[in-house]
Amino acid sequence: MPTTIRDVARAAGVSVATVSRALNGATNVLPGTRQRIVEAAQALRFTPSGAARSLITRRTDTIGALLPDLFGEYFSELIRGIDQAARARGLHLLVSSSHGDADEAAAAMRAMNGRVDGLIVMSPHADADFLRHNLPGSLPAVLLNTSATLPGHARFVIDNFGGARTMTRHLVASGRKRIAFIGGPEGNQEAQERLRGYTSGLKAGMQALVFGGDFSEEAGWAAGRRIAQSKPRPDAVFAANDMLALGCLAALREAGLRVPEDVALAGFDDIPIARYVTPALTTIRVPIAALGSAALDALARAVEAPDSQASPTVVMPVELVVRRSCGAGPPSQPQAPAPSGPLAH
Amino acid sequence: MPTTIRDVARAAGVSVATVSRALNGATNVLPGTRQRIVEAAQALRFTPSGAARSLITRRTDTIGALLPDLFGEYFSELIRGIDQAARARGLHLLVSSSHGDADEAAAAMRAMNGRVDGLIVMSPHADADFLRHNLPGSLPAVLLNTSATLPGHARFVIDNFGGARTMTRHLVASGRKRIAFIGGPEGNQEAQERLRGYTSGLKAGMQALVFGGDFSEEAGWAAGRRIAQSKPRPDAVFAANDMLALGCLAALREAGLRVPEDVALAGFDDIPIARYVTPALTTIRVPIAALGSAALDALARAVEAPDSQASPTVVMPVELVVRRSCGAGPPSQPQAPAPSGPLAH
DNA sequence: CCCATTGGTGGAAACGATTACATGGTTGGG
DNA sequence: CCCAACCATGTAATCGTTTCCACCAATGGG
Repeated sequence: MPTTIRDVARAAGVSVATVSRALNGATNVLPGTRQRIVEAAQALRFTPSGAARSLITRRTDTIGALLPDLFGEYFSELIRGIDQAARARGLHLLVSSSHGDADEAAAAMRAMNGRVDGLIVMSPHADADFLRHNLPGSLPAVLLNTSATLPGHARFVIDNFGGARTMTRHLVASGRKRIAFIGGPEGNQEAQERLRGYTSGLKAGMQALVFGGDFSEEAGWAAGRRIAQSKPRPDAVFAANDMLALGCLAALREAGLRVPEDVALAGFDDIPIARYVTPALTTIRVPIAALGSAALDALARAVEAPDSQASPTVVMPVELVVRRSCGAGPPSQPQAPAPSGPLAH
Repeated sequence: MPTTIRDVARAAGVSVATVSRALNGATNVLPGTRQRIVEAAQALRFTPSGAARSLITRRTDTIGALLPDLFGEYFSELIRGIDQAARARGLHLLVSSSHGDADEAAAAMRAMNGRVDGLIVMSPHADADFLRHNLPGSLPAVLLNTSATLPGHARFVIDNFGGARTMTRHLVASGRKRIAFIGGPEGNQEAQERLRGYTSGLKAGMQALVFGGDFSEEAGWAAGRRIAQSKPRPDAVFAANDMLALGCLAALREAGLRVPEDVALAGFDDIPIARYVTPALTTIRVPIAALGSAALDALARAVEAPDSQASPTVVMPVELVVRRSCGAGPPSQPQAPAPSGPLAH
């Protein structure tokens, strides 16, 4: 039912080949002919079928993103970074998210075959074996925050270890003696790295005080309650991410503790909320959007020059952001707005 | 280079037709034959080409989303809602965002032709004329928060007018006499509706005090300064969105005013941050994720039954959320965490 | 014993574009 | 004046699938 190139050809009184040439800007078309064709195409509201075109050109101008979930500020930022870089290159974005298990993820991956030129993979299921078995052979791909590395594929990771160590050292340097850590989900690679950074950052002789968590506000709240009651009480809490820290903050307050006077508090990620809570949250800024952009750029390069050597693992540096919640920051109020990006709705 | 159905056919010693049938679960294939084929397909890591398949089936199992921008919590939520509903139906999501001008948006729209089964359109450029000229004829589409309605296409809008009127009436009812309004961008449809709701909600005899804004934190801050200095000073500020309110809050504080004692403050959207600032922000909760899900569901239905009657405009109801910033809410601290969704990274 | 039916399989025509190659008219140089 | 080169255009092959139809063997009823 939709109008095809053949309809346009008939309307303009030429062959389909000429229509294709005219519409794709080939030079060898008589100006008059071209104009007739363009007019016919407009009159018929002709739009070439992407499927047909990419079948023959073997180009889709689309890259796929396999993500674990779309929830929260972390992924909002990531997608924004990817999208920005994609747009700059005229590429489209096919997203697929939240695959409960490895089979679902595999299915999603296979469904992308033939619809994308490359794949950005960030999935808890993406270990080396999974990728080896499910990555459609000849499809360029880059890995994001995975534990696995795959020969021939670039990999981008956040410096979780370094960031956590920096934060822990900062707390130590500011005189805190008993520093607790609220961890992330059990199997989570990033959480493990952050824990590793924490223990590595403690001064010799300091005890590691690790509380369980799962990156959620509730878990932070629960851990905060336990921390407030434990004796001797920690004088600092380093949460594996900002949401945990936020939950912990609420629990500490409910227990009547002052932050940062009684307990210093620090998070990880620097989500937008971190700036706004009172006291503002000391945290580690993670260049999430930059991570997305970098990944897309690397992928786009790989697509254009498939034989080129894939860069090995790239570690994205993180940055310590000191605010009021650990006692060393600038005064809390008044607070001027930070510059914000281009506007929402 | 990638393996095709022909390779599988050769390996299994059958014709491509039989391979296609076997792999797509047709009943009339001998069990033995089917097994040989499945094994060959696995051995060769065969994945059918989406492009080729959708060329002939006229189905892509993908829906496209044309969005103005991917920045901020608003769109993060919207995409999450869309993605959730899409996943439930086994559909993929092709997103395209940030089209500086109408031409770019048009190009993006045309590029989607043949790669999607339907379109969700939310774009500042999407007025009736634009859509009539650029929407590929036979492509189902739903409109989101557009001013234009298009015959035959469903349209979903947030009840901006009703929400703003409710909020204004709430401020009036709580005894505020001089209620200022910080507006959104000039041409923005949603901003206009909210302004309309504001004026409509004022009590007879009350003066409308409108300050310019553009939905950004900076603009809110600037407006807040002017409001703090104006005489007689307003005793309430209703900002057209939460980011404006946040900026305004900072400015009011810098001016030494107390919120809510001296000035009540209210926003619109209920972005996550609203709960966390001190004092917590009174606002209007808009069901953004639900908007996305509803849009996708409607679109999916339209795709499956193209001849069915498109529902007319659906207005998504909003909800007044009273917190501390307008003086009437529950005590600010301590605050228990709200349940959060499935976890981020 | 023959013929109609059934059911598995292969051949080939789609789908809608791009593009290598063929064609035929015009031009220009020797 | 003739032939080669050139240029605009048409013809047809191609991409990788699905699906209609033809085919053939086996089966079962008359």
